[in-house]
Amino acid sequence: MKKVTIYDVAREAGVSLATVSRVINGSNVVREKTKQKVLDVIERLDFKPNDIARGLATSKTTTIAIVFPQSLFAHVKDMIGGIGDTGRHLDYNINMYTTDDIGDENTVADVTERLVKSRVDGVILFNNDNIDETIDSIVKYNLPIVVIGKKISGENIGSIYIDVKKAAEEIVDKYLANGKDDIVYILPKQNLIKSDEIIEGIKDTYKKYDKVFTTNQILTSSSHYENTYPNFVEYFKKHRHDLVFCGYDKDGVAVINAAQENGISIPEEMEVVGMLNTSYSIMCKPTLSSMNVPVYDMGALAVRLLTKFLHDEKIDSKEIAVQYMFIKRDSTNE
Amino acid sequence: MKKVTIYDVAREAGVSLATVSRVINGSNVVREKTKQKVLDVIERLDFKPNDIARGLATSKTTTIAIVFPQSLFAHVKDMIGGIGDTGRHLDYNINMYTTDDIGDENTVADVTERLVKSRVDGVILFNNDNIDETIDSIVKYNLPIVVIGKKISGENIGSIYIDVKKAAEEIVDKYLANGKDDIVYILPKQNLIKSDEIIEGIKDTYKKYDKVFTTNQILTSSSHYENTYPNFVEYFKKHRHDLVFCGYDKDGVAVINAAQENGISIPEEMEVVGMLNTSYSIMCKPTLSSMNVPVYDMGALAVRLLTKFLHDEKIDSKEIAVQYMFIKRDSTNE
DNA sequence: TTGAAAGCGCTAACAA
DNA sequence: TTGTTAGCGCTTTCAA
Repeated sequence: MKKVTIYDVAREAGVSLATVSRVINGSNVVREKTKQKVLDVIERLDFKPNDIARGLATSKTTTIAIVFPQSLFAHVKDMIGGIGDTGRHLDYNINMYTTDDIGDENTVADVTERLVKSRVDGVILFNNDNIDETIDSIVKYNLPIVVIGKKISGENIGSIYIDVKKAAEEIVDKYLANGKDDIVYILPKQNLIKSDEIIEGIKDTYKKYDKVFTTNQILTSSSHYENTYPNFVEYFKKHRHDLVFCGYDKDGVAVINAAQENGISIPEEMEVVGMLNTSYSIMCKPTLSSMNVPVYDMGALAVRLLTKFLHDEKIDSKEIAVQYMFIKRDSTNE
Repeated sequence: MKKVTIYDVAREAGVSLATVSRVINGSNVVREKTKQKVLDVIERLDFKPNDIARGLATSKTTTIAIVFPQSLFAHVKDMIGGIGDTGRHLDYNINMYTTDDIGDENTVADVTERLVKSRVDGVILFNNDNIDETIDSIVKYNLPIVVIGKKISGENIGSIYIDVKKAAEEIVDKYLANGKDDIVYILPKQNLIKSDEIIEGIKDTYKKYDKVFTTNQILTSSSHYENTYPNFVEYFKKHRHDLVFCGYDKDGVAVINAAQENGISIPEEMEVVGMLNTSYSIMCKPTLSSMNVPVYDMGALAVRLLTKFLHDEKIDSKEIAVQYMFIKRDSTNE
């Protein structure tokens, strides 16, 4: 089955290439009758214009890339829905690049290479450890970039982010106001959410109450529940706190389960909050209070913003903050 | 910054286009000295060959598409890691298409349209309700297809699947052998895993023991825990069974929590097993026994098989079964 | 309102 | 071992 081209359509419709091209691109200079004739032939021949040829001719591919490290996948997944839908609505294809952190090769350079070769129109990046390096390597090819999860902007660079510092302040303040200052923060390995900003928010709030949040109030979690849970079981044999503030819901579940294992009742003796409000938070007992983040929207907004760069549309702000919301469940008193 | 092309390299290196082309394509007819000279210029000019132009010239894009409905995302996500990694290793780009089930538009046709236009070399499909329709609409354009989650094959069609029927038989047999025949199956809305095959397996096993598995032993779950859980809380006020066999882990957690809410002790009074062995299964108490499925591998194998179609490599079997394994945890006695 | 023709950046015969 | 040249399937001036 030979692929049908624009030539076939032109010949069959008795018009020139240019006319067919105008029709498929919705030009309004074509006479209605001619247009109809062409459209009929397109339909009859089942002609699908070749995006590749068009890409070569226009130097635009109408595809955008999303790139993220494997390790971030759990967080990224919820945004992909928004990205996919919005891409489709705006007529963009989505190219997915994962940067594997396992190999010893320089994956940032590798991915940049592929990105540039594939001539995507723009790229969406997810905040991660070497985000700056990644941005630097891409920006050289003046590809528009939108970063999800970190406030940043510049020539052809925008971002969608959450003000986690404020979110953290909001949470911690309630406790400090009541004199409950034995708070620990569970620092997750992943970092789509900027943990340093959370910590900053906590510190500031402590300061506000003339207290100080120290480094030993920060515990690092492994990325796997299988490891986190037994570690916490051990930990809570000797510790308990007013509040355990987890940078990621999954750790919150581990804390809840481990604490209860040690007979610590939640929320009476200890309170726990998580971040991201994933489905984990409703599946444990007691259910986990968590900070909700509109992940789908973040993906959608990222695509929208990127296309604004691509179409030279007016951009009100290159840094778009999305709203978080505290969801109170049973692991906290309020 | 003007994009540097193969012409620039040729001129700068004092050779012809063809020679540069040979170098970047790893042809071994080029004299080592010439090759080095060209390579130097490529390096110096930071030349990145334009995949689009190459695609037009070769009628190959070295990109494959993955398409899946939003509703399946939770299941698909774990396979994407394997797809991304393998794609990168084999030098293929991954194009992601989500079929939104919310809009009333015909998304199957829509996605097929984009797929064809973008001239991807092949496509990976995830089993779902209208998989047959999707296959039909794509196969017309003789694009190689690999389906994940359903045993199927044909000219240019292959699949990666799990023999869930056997898996189900294996689970259920243990109970029937001990006279425990009060078993219900929780049928999930999603269907990356073929529930009808599971049910078939259960039925066959019942038959083996001269018993019959009836339709009212099948309960349908909503896709959201928020709905599933309260429904089960209600359900287990009046019911209990020897075994609750869940088509998806998440439902297993709902069952465990809901049953305990009603004072049913697990696994003593009732046993529960899930499928897919997701991280949900280790986060509940008691932990959920589940059927493990190598999701990452399935993604990787899918890409590998697809590329075999694309390169006309020898294919031993177009239908590749992956191994499942029962993971015993605390929600079952054995 | 339409058509002719040049060009987008490569690959792949074919010739040298 | 290298170069010449004709495409690949479109878009886009420019002319008519």
